[in-house]
Amino acid sequence: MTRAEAADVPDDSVPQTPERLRRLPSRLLSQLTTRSDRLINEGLARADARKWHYAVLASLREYGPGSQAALSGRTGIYRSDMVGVLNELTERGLVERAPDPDDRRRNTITISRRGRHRLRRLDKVLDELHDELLAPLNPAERDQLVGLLTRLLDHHTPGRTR
Amino acid sequence: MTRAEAADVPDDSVPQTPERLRRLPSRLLSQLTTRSDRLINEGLARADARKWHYAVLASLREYGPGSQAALSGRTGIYRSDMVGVLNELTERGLVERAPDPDDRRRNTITISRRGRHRLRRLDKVLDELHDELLAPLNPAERDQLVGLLTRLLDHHTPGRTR
DNA sequence: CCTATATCAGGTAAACTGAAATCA
DNA sequence: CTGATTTCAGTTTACCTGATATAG
Repeated sequence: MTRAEAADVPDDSVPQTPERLRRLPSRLLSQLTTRSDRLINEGLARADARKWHYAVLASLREYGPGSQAALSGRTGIYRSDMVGVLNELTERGLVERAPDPDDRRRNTITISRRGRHRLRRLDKVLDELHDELLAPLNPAERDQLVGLLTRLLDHHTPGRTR
Repeated sequence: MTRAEAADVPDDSVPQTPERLRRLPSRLLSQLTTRSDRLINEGLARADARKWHYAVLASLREYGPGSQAALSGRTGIYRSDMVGVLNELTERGLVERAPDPDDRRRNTITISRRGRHRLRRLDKVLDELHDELLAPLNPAERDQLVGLLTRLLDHHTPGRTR
């Protein structure tokens, strides 16, 4: 058995930050996101909603009505998945789907009175959930985090013309 | 049609941060992680590896050999998924799986010579990929990000005794 | 003709659950 | 008997691809 093969202790022949694995940004991101998603999904489920519901409703509030393709761009939901989300939202009477008279390929999606009411409720739910998610950070640190994440996301998002 | 129902413009009856949707931390996290995971997965695939491969190899370097259950704890891979990962690693001759004489339920996983060599290669690949991932941030900002994410993850990780 | 829209039918991979067999 | 370990089988969900029908 050679010296190299006998190493059944941590190998530091290449000087390497200890805790490298634990500090790898890509791992931190994906592990934290797993927990964050679970927290948010469970919280929204208790309010009979999903995060896609919120994304669509909030985008309608912020940018006004739009076609399904437009909503896709705003929310990041795939065109192919948008159908199902809008079905759920129309079933609950939160949005209205009407054919666009100017372009008969399109549906124009509009938020309803109930939808706006619902959105305000979900705003509160999400505020509470984010308080739990970000509990260890003070307000300045939360802003820092949002700033850093936004810059990274923008850098990796193709065609951020909107 | 009431005034409220006529609103086909953005609704600001409840004063709300504009860009709320785009600045929601949970959304930033999951969208960025989607892109980060893709970047890392594709980069590792070009080197015939997966991120779980790296996690196992790096944990063996940092903490030494261990049972599959121990590796599960260190890497965050589920016990049920560890089997497949170790099959791939043993096929490639990067780790050795041997029954533990002290406790015959267990396998002891050891990194091989080829595994250590491979790990050093993957270290480099990951350094390059993280340079791409974190391109917009300077070194101090990268440390900031790691610090913030670590604190959040620790806060949401049950039983971080190790 | 080519392009855009909405819809539907899938495919892959990650995270997770449950249960069986083996052994302490 | 209880509990830990490895393994296998299967579910759920997010993300993504591709095809079709319809209309610009």
